[in-house]
Order: sequence, then C-alpha cells, then structure tokens
Amino acid sequence: MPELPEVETLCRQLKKTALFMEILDARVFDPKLMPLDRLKGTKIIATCREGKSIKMTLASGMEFLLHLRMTGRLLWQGKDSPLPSHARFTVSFENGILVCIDPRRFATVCIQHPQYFTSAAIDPLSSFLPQQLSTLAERRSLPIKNFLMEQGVIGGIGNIYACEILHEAAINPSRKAKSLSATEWEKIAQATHSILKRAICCRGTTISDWRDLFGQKGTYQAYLKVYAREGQKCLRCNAVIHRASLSGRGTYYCPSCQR
DNA sequence: CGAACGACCTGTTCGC
DNA sequence: TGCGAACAGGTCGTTC
Repeated sequence: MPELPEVETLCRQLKKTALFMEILDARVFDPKLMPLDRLKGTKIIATCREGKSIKMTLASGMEFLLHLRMTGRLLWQGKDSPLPSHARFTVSFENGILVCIDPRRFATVCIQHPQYFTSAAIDPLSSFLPQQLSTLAERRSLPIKNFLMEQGVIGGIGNIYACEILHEAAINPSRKAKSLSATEWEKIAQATHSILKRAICCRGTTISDWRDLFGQKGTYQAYLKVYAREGQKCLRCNAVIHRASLSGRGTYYCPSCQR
C-alpha cells in the first residue's frame, strides 16, 4: 500500500517520536515474522527511507528494516491504548508504543548488520536525471509504467504515483520504455519530482486504508488526476478516464491526452 | 536475458 | 439477503 510519499511520511514522523528513546520491549504476534528480541535495550539513532523500506539504525550497531508491502501500517500509541486488530508486532519505548498493523501479512521485518553495498536503485527525490533514465531504458521493451515501478531501477514509485506521473507527462502507460524521446524523459523527471514532493506535503494518498503514524488520513487524493477515476472526465482534456490492466495491475489513464 | 504470471494473504466491494 | 468472483497501494520466484 504505501509508496514513497507514505513511507517518507512515516520516517519523518518516527524521527519526531521514537528517535533516541530507549526500547523497553518488542513483541511479535505473527509467526511469519522474525523475533525482534534484539531491539530490547537499544535505541534508534537514525531513520531513513530506502525505496519503500524504512531503515532504522540502532545504537547497537545493527539495522532494523521494515517493508510494509500492501496493507502494512505503523501506528504510534499511548501506553494504555488497546491493541488494534491485525497487530503483527509492537515496539515499546519510554514515551509510547509503535504498532505494526497488517491484515494481509505481507509486511517484512529484518534486523541485520549494516549493508556496505546498498541498492543501485535511483532515488527519485534526490537524483532523477532524464539522461540516466533514458540510458537505463535502452533495450527495455516493457511498458513505461512497469519500468517506473521496477524497484531495482527506481526506488519508491508504485501503482498510484506511476499512473499520476504518466498522466502529468502525457504519456501512454503502455508505451515501451525504450521508445521514449529525450523530451518525454524530461517530462517524466519533472512530473515525478513535483508529484512526489506534493504528495509528501500531503502525507500521502488515502484511497481507503492508508493512515500516517498518528492515524490521520493523507490528503493527496484530492490531487489525483487519473488513479481510481475510471469513467470520470479528464481534468486536462475532458475525455473519459479509462482503466486497463498492465501485468495484472489496475492502470488508469486518459486515452485522449496520453496517446 | 527480459517479460509475464501466479503466489503470498485477508478484507472489501460488486454483480447476480 | 447471500454467495462467489474480482479486486486491492507490493514483491518474489517460476516459467516462457
């Protein structure tokens, strides 16, 4: 569920709550997840986003990695709040409790030594150079939308923002990645930057489930131009928004201004 | 090698 | 109202 803006939101909110607080306890309720005993007695001294993963650096020298996948959520609770349904693990700090909620149980956690060679994926917020994208897409005949969502190439773009970026750039999601012109890569880079930055300011997109660390909905859904707008009018050209299936994922676009 | 597809899970919504 | 099918923000392993 959470894409880059949602994960970035959680990272920033974790900095305001859990950073430098001693971890008193950690409990795991889902046998699919690894034990988190090694969190006890240490503290988080840094937190950052890597693609859609949350990386928390521990005072013990280890790293605590969390990927929320489709339905994972993080919630900051007071000491005496009741445990929400689908709680998969909790981490208790001196000033509150971090709860991971995940109905579909796809989320993954990991405590590991810091990795010295990190992923080669591009972070679309820090460096997103049209020339570099164009080079990476040489010989790639998959749809541009799937290319934008390849986490090994670009870290953090998922289904909602891929649809929105391509609409903003006026490019059809089915176009082969290698077929885009320099001008079109330029538009993609620009659209990606402005859409992700605004979505972060909005604390993400709440279609149904997404909530931030404090249980609040995001507000970017007010800015969506195509995602989940099948049958409605394109805000740029008034044509009807279509929904197609690309590799089994719902794909929303305007057939008129995204040719 | 690259691209497509099923699997992993559970909950919600939609059509009959 | 009830029931099954389709669908959901992600990624991985397998297959073609």
